[in-house]
Amino acid sequence: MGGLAREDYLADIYRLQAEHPEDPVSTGSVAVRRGVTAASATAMFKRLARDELIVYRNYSGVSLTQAGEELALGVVRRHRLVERFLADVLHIPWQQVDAYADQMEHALPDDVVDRMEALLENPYTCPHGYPIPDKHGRLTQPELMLLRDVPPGLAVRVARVNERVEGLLAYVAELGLMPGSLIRVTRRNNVDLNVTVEAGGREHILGLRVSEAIWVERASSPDEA
Amino acid sequence: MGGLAREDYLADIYRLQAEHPEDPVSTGSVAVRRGVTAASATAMFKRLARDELIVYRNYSGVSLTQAGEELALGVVRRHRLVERFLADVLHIPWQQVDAYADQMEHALPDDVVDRMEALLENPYTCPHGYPIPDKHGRLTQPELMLLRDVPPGLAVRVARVNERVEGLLAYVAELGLMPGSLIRVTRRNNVDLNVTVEAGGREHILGLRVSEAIWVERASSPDEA
DNA sequence: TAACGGATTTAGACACAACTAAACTTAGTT
DNA sequence: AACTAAGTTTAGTTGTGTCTAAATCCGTTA
Repeated sequence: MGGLAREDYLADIYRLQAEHPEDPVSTGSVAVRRGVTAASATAMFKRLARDELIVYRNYSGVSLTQAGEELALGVVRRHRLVERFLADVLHIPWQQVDAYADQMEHALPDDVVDRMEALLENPYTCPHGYPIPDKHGRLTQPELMLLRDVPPGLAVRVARVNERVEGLLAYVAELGLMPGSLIRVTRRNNVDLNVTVEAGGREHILGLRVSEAIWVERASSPDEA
Repeated sequence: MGGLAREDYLADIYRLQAEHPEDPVSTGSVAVRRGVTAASATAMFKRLARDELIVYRNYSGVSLTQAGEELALGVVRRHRLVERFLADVLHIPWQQVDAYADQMEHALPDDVVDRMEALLENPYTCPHGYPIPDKHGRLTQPELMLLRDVPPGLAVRVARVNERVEGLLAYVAELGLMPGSLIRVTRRNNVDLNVTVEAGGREHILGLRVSEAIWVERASSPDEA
């Protein structure tokens, strides 16, 4: 039986779509993400389209159908819950949990995933700050802004760090900029686009590659839901 | 890449061999255990033999090579550690952990398995009492005897319950005969082969099907290693 | 508008893992 | 010793998922 790889494709299509909500998801981008040739991606697209999990027209990229999105959200849910679990229960460094979760996410019975969720007391996000869909695929997206766009003087809380930027997770952990950390933007250089932040008493100058990969939320806006 | 099914076959060959150390492992027994046709098992045997993981000659069954046994022990280790983990950490009933572990055991990175082992403080056995091979595949087999063969009057400790006997695990749990339980054999009927045991203040009469599926060890033999 | 180049799709191949149906072996019985 | 039944293997098919190489499409640029 069973779709091992199909689910991976669906989840990757979902994530690529989420990253670029404007345009359709191209064959090439999926192939790169999955580490396969474009020909392989095309072949998979045909199978997924046959099963009505995606909409696919030649040379025009793909998009998820209702059914496809449901499956994709299930995978994303498992992935992010497992990441949380690996980090919080097994104390695996957060730089590694994404790769491990990729390996594990297909094989986990729903019951096991649900019990992990209960043990973790229904976490809202994975260790990198991405939201975890609930059992029905529902997803609550908080309002975040890129660190790049934060005006100087504002105190914010790190909410999310892009897990796929090479080397970023280790760097961010070293600087004390993990999700939950309180920081303040002290300067923004409009020429080289560096952002200076104060975190845990130390100042750091962050380049665009970093400030574009970190999302923040307004720190402790007083008594809102 | 990668052997999904091959590892399952190797582990099942290992277990069948362990259950009947006398004779070679037949095509049919593997096929039944794996839930596939004999033709499928034959096809897999050829692949495994090609890769020198088993020794296979037509119509004569199979046996594991050194390399095959090492792989098999790795799978068995993962399987039993995961069972322990599911039971002890996620509190999943022991009737279910075998099936779940079957599903999960391939996908787990070694690092994750090792951390589970550490978290569980290096358990000796799975929840049903089967020994867990160490990281190098080494296995310590304690001296056990079948409950069927225990002479009346002897106090023993339940050590192992066959997880593949339909309905047995639930039954045994209900009666208070789980691994670790202290029991005493009070009678043995040599005609119908029933065994009467006292466990937790209650007496139970056990048929052969049950007494052949439970291993025990001498209770608290005074200060031995 | 015609041509170029990069992205995409087709064509053809291969390995894995399963199936059914037919042929074959082996061991036990007559 | 021949027969038969159970168990095993072969033969041929299917579906997944991957690859390389060759064709094709499409937007941009000459």
